Amino acid sequence: MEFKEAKNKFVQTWGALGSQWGINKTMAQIHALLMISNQAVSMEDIMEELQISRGNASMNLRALMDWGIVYKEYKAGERREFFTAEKDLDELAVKIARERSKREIKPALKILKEVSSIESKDSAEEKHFVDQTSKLYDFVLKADNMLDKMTEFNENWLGRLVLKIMK
Amino acid sequence: MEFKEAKNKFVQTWGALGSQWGINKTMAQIHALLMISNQAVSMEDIMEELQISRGNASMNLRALMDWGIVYKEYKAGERREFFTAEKDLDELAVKIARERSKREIKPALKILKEVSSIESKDSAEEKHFVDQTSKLYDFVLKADNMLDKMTEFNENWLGRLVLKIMK
DNA sequence: TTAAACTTTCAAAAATAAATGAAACTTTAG
DNA sequence: CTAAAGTTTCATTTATTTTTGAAAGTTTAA
Repeated sequence: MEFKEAKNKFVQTWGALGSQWGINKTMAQIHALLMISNQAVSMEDIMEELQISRGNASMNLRALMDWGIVYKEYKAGERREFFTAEKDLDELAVKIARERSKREIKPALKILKEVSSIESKDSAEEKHFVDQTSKLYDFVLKADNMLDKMTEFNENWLGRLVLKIMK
Repeated sequence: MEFKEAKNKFVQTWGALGSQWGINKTMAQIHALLMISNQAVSMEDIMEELQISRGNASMNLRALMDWGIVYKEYKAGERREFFTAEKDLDELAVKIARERSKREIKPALKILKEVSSIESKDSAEEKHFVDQTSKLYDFVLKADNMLDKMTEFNENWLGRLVLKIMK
């Protein structure tokens, strides 16, 4: 396999993986492209490589910057903007985890707390509902807090975590 | 908030969370419904509660059973089939993790290994590609193995994991 | 058997999500 | 200033995913 083919395969795979996890394909592809580029890339180049429109490129770059995993860069004497990806994988994972927690887990937790707090516990059915949703709340909260711990762990948290688990 | 409202809110929220994570809404909703039901539910009842077609119910129940998080049940003297969800959350998380690993992570790892093994490392660009994809391979492999460890941990792995991380 | 009760399948329709591209907007060099 | 270079926005179009529903398939009681 030659470089160009490998590069394409990687970008496509990353894109597919993204959509399976609820991240749009182009966003994941742009990120993939930036991850493996050794220098900042212009929007023009991204459009060209991925064969996408200017609007699409612009919106997804914006989204990636909102997630904090892609940065804008300015080159001296250049009018255009260039983009680079967060390349440190520990940092990348932490940022993605943080963002998904904020956008999806936290709001879900709020709802879980609400619905598990209903008053009436007359029937067995209602008791079971309260019991199950309470357990779910505890579980999700614990899992979410674990993600926060990852951040505190800092540098190479994954490696350290695996070590802890092993022993 | 009364029971019926809370129940509905929970099912809707679980459905929305599902689609954000690449699991189709109905599948997540059926699962939610079964999670909070204290007894096995017939397909007819699921269709009625969620206002969905027979085909939709059938296909998504099948998918949930393929994931190993919903079971068929037969009641004595009843022709119809009934369904129940895996209600143990540790078990649920492990099964979901296992399934996603098998379906998505493992195939992605295979590709990562492939593309990080290209021969030519002439240019700095190619060197960076090989370096970055290799690192990604290692990272994803480590994360995936961690999921396997969860299984070995068995009962209440999440609680124990949090304890380990804390200290 | 067979017919009623129930389930599955899958082509077509509907709903949803993503992409396009042209117009509006912003920035900067001259 | 202002015009050229570049970027963003968003209504419309396109692509993808999900849902429907009717036909085919299966099971079982009589």
